[in-house]
Amino acid sequence: MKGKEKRAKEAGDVLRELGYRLTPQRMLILAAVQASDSHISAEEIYSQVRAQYPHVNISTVYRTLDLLKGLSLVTETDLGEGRVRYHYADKGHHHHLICERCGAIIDVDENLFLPLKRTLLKDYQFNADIRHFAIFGRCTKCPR
Amino acid sequence: MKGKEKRAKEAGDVLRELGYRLTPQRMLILAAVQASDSHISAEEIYSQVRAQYPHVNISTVYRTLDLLKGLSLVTETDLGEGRVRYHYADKGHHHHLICERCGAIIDVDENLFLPLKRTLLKDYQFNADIRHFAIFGRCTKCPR
DNA sequence: GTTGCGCCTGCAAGCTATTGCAACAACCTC
DNA sequence: GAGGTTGTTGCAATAGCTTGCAGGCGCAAC
Ligand SMILES: [Mn+2]
Ligand SMILES: [Mn+2]
Ligand SMILES: [Zn+2]
Ligand SMILES: [Zn+2]
Repeated sequence: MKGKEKRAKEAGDVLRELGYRLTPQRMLILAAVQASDSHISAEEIYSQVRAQYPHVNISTVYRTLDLLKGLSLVTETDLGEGRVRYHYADKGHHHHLICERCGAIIDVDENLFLPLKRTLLKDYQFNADIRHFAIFGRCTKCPR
Repeated sequence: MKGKEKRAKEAGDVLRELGYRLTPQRMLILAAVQASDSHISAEEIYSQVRAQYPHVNISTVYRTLDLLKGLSLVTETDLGEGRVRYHYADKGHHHHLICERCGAIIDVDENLFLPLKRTLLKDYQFNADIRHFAIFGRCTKCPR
């Protein structure tokens, strides 16, 4: 069994163990997210899945992504391009700084937010789910 | 001149001074955002404006909000209800912690993010625009 | 007050994403 | 393997928001 198929199977087992049905649609959507080396959109997942399973509907893609999000198997982020992108959670967490002027995207490590997370837990009794943020602003190379 | 009209006029002057045209639509949209005591949606602004100016179109509301956002006259935030809400910037900045289980919304002061802002500027040369965040997670009263 | 430039708007079409519903099929039981 | 339960899906309608375009109107110049 190849690595990619093994990973897809494992995540599928997570669904099964939690009582969710393991449909061909779900397996293909999971595989598409896992196979993506970066951030993949619902439409991109849809066209990949449709190549192997033409009958599938885009609403199933959205519903499945919602399920996977709720189970913390994927993270979602809005990089400001008018559509949301998804990321397989096991591939590691990180955040993005997006310059509104020049469009540059700077990746930052997730532990940058640890102090904030701790403060929110200690002072506000709140467990913040900070795994894939997009923060807008201006890089210092851009004037004004 | 009443307070509300005065404020609307002042913000309008900002537009004029920057070379933007002061249309009735823009003045009414600005007034609606300023008059709101909390977070107002585009649809709510639209229906308020339409009461005085029936000819207006919803796309003008969105375009104007985009303009005001770019000029830092209003802030925008997505509280997870399927539509974005707006806030007059001069009324003060704050952030929201939203429990995904019970729906509770905890307001937090903006200076909670000052350490993070400083780190981003110092270590990543990035001026983060952190004025109206919504952070999702779980309040500690909610199990699991 | 009139004129003219060009920013702004209404309109309609389009895009991403969500939802109600009836049919379908995954999975458990026998 | 057959049958039944119920979670899941496809479909179509819908919601929120955006965009291209042609005409309208704010504003400055005279
Ligand atoms: Mn990412
Ligand atoms: Mn707020
Ligand atoms: Zn930049
Ligand atoms: Zn809660």
